Amino acid sequence: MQQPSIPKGTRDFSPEEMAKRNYIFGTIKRVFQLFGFRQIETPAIENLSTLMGKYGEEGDKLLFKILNSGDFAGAVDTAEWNAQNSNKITAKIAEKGLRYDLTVPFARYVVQHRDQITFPFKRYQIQPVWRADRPQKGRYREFYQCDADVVGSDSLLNEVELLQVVDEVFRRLQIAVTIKLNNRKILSGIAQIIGAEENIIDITVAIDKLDKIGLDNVNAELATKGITQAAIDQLQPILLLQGDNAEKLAQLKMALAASPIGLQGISELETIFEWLKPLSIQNKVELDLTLARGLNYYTGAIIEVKANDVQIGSISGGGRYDNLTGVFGLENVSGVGVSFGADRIYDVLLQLNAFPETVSENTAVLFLNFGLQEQAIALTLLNTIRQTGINAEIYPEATKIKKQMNYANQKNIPWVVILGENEINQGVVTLKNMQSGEQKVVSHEQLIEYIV
RNA sequence: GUGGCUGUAGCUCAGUUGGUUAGAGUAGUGGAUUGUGGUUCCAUUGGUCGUGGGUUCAAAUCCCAUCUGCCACCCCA
Repeated sequence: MQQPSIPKGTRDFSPEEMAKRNYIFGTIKRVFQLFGFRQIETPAIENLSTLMGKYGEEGDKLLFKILNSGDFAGAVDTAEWNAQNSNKITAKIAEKGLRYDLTVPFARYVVQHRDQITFPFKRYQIQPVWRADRPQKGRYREFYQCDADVVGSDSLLNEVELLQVVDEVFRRLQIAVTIKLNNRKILSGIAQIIGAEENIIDITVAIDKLDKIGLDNVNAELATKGITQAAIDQLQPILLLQGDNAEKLAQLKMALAASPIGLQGISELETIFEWLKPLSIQNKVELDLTLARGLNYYTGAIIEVKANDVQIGSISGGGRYDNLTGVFGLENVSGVGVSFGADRIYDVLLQLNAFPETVSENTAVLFLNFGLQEQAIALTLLNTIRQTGINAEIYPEATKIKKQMNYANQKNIPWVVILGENEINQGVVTLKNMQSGEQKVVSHEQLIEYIV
């Protein structure tokens, strides 16, 4: 018989892994709630018309598409099959797809339910998303995003609060991170100044690689994209900015003096840094002009978070998008949000060995099973213990004690209650601490006190 | 989507220039110990060597395809 398997880039989660994952989800959820976000869910599948065209050309390729039910092949005639144009055929045989992120479905949700929503609307959402990417370490085809977004408010206070959310989540998870900040308007300003506005995507993609491939290679790539040498020369002082955030902004202000949009981006960042100052942010927040982000719906602030001590892609990201609801027919509703990548955070915590000991949602007490008579008494005791909120279970079979003890040991259960003939005759139980190996004879009433 | 590496018991890995019946540790199960786990000792289950083809008298070993995991690019959480 062939071993069963699961699709590439997907995973099963064991009880131990789920306990750790729930620790991450719980932490993020708590912080979201602290800042006034409320939870929603949306379906795993969306209409392809909702998803297509929101993530750029690459994104469309990475969408999982779902075949229409019924005789989907009948929708395509022989000539179309023979033309072998995948895009055209796909459009006829698939009208649904798996969600690629949570932001676009959220924008759809806002537009669809606008009459029930009070703006500004703060929502959070923790659900899996799917991408038909080629898997690698920290890159899966099914993974969870934890998003918090505010729509219907232009205030930069939202950006500031979201940065606080990010800082607080990673403070609680005890992961040291660097929060990188940029503004799409600055990138537009740069393109404007060097007279290459049509190439803004090429420019941002190229300078995004600066710390990876170096200045010379970036310049070479810009040249192959048809950027003039004069423009590339103009770009150099901007790429080579030095100093702290304030110094960089000051230099940028001079460089982009002729670009109103660039100046606006700078002023937005200045405001954010200014408001952030008294808030005792623990992690480093730095201006990073090379931060471009591929998602092309961002229009203002761009945020990306990197773990300081673990080599992995970004573990969190986000930004402001002014027109996302516009494509669904609701204009002038600006949104801003952040997204946490739970699966990568899991990998980081594992590598840092930073999961707390107490994350287990484990059984606290195991009652050994000595047979029918003992079992009856154990069950009533179990009941009262569970009423106090303590996780407790009884071994379901009256097998050898050795085997039952081993079960407790394997499951890391800290307390074992021994309740056999001897104990019943004396009206007590024997309580064993599995870590120290100590045993105590206690009355039924004392039992709970000892466990707590 | 492009290029590269990889795959032997549940897990970690041996396996000679292709040569009889593929090994070890660990985990599992049973026992030493019919009211005591994590240490010890004994016994024992478990593999059509990722899958499918091919070359050969003979393939875990060589060749091809395919799947998986990983790495780089692309992109991103």
